[in-house]
Amino acid sequence: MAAPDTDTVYRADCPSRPILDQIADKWSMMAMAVLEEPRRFNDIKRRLEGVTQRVLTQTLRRLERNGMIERRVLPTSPVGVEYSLTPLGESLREPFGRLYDWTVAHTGEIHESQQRYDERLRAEES
Amino acid sequence: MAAPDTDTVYRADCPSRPILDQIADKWSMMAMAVLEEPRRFNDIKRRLEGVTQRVLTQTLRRLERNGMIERRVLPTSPVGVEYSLTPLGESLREPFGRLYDWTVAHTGEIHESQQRYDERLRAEES
DNA sequence: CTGAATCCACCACGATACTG
DNA sequence: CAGTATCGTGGTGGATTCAG
Repeated sequence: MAAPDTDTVYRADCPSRPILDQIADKWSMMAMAVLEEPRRFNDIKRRLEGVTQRVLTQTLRRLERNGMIERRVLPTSPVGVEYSLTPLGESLREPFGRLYDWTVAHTGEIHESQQRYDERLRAEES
Repeated sequence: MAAPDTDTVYRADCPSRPILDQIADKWSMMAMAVLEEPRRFNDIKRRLEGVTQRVLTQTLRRLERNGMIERRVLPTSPVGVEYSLTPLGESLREPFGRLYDWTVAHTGEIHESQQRYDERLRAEES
């Protein structure tokens, strides 16, 4: 399988650790999903229901720093800013998509498991 | 591509959101990676350098609640507990593996981008 | 050995107000 | 429009201790 069979995944000095820390969070994933095409700040914000402007800014900054997206100031008035995926960011959408597809496919299964678990807990507490 | 082209990914009521929240974190991913075969608690802890016992317990509980892993108390003395992947958890290792492989393949690229970004920042501050 | 429980520090986030 | 600045707070994680 494609899963890591190496001895390094879980090592503290494995280079993937800080990377995963930065990209494997909810808002980053959704921001990248939204950026299937270049979009302006408020456009992204509207689509990511629930995100605050502060957090979105931080998320986009981090993605930019990591080379996933590009920030372009448009020469309009008032100022506009357009974000778009870099080739690197584009290449990340594939593994992200896999993960997303998986969650969609197994959401029901997971919810059932959660209910069983919670019931068992309540049973023990009685 | 496999990436989500739907209109639902970033909707607040998208079922994938709470799921991603629970599984797309660093320790969950590494714990699942470690569980390529059944392992005991302290065995896992030793392999996941840097994790505290508290956090590992929480991580394993959540994974168990979500049906990803199974917890089995061994009839030994003193008590032992063995964790193993369920079929559901097993099926998650594939998309996780993709993501992991991606990070490993692009770690260098990302670091370079970070350095360029940080340099640009310092240049502007001057 | 495998936790549960407690205390505490920190910071991540939301809310709000302000600016180029 | 696209942010920055500031403040207050809830929750998360670390360290430590206790228990089955």
